[in-house]
Amino acid sequence: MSQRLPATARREQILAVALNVFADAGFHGASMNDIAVAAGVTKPVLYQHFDSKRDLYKALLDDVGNRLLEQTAKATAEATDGKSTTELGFRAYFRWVAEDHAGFRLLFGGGTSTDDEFASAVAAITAQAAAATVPLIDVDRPESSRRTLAHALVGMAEGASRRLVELGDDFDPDEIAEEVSTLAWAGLRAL
Amino acid sequence: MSQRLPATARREQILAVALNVFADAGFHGASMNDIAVAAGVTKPVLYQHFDSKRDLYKALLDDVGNRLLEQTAKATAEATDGKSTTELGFRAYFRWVAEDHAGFRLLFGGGTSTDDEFASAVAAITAQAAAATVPLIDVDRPESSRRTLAHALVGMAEGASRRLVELGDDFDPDEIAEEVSTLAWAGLRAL
DNA sequence: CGGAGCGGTTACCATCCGGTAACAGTGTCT
DNA sequence: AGACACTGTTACCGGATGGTAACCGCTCCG
Repeated sequence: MSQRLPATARREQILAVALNVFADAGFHGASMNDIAVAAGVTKPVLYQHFDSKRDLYKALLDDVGNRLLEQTAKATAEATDGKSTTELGFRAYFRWVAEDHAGFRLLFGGGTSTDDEFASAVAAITAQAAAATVPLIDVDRPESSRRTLAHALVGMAEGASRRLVELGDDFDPDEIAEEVSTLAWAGLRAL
Repeated sequence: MSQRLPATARREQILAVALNVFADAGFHGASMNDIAVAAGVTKPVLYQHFDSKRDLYKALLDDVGNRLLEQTAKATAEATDGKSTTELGFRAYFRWVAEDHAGFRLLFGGGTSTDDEFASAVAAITAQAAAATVPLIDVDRPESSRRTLAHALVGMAEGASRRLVELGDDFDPDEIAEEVSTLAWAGLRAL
């Protein structure tokens, strides 16, 4: 079937394939055999590159999460004031979603199961996103309140994205970002 | 062990126990045996009341989802204008979360897996919540845009709640609702 | 008393699936 | 050519778990 591949190339191919399979079926719904078949190899090959199913899944979670955080961090680095930070942050988020539907579904589609390790990996990602949002919120409030509001803002992006991804159609991330950030920024100024 | 119970009482006890077990461990993480033990009975008893594990889980999903939608619908029915609708809606939502952590985690905690049937049940609930939110959004926008923004608003409540539930501490739902609805309403007016 | 109805239990099956040992094909360097 | 390294396969094991058949025993009624 598939060509023989050097180890590093095979590893990346497996990661790419597994991302889609896991995104479709979830951690438990996808078997290692499913992934192997989708990659055009057999099960033991997977175990040459990853210690366990969990290990593979975790690697994906980390990869995808880091891509999200890096892209938003990079985008907001150029911002000067709160308003542009908000706009650039949302734009980066929605661009990421638009170009990596599978990644979004992996992280936020519900397949993460209630496994402690996976759940906290995802929680760590949203927590980091929220942490980046905290400074936008009126400093006159208690820290815990600001954090909760930050999670609410991150939830806006997640909620909107979930619908867009479920619809399946492509969408213009910049357009969505503009609307959502308008909504968010006006809210922030009102606090 | 546990008393002998009449059928209806046993059924409700099982639902109550299963809600907590599923909320903790997720659909796949919780075995029927786990639930039976937690209920103080043995496995076949579960099958006297529910056709299958899926059936039991689905019943919970529907119960919990309906409770959420009913409570918010009832609360917003008394509202006169957009602002009070927003406030009352968020208040009802956060009150529901505060008094049913397990229910929130069942629906939105990630345990729903990527199972099609379950996922669409949850999607239907958030879609209904969003549908109730759509009228609050500036009618000058295209329908799809309004729906996406509605999902963003629902996502605010979900995002904030997820953090609060993860913290584990009790919280004052009315206080949170006031902050979040301030944020949301100001945003809505700005559109 | 005795039997019918019902709530509950023991013991079991079948299947799926993560994980592994042993082996086989292919290219490369001497 | 032949030895070695590396990629990939076949065939299998063992544990977990959804689901079921058969049986037990209480309680209430005639």
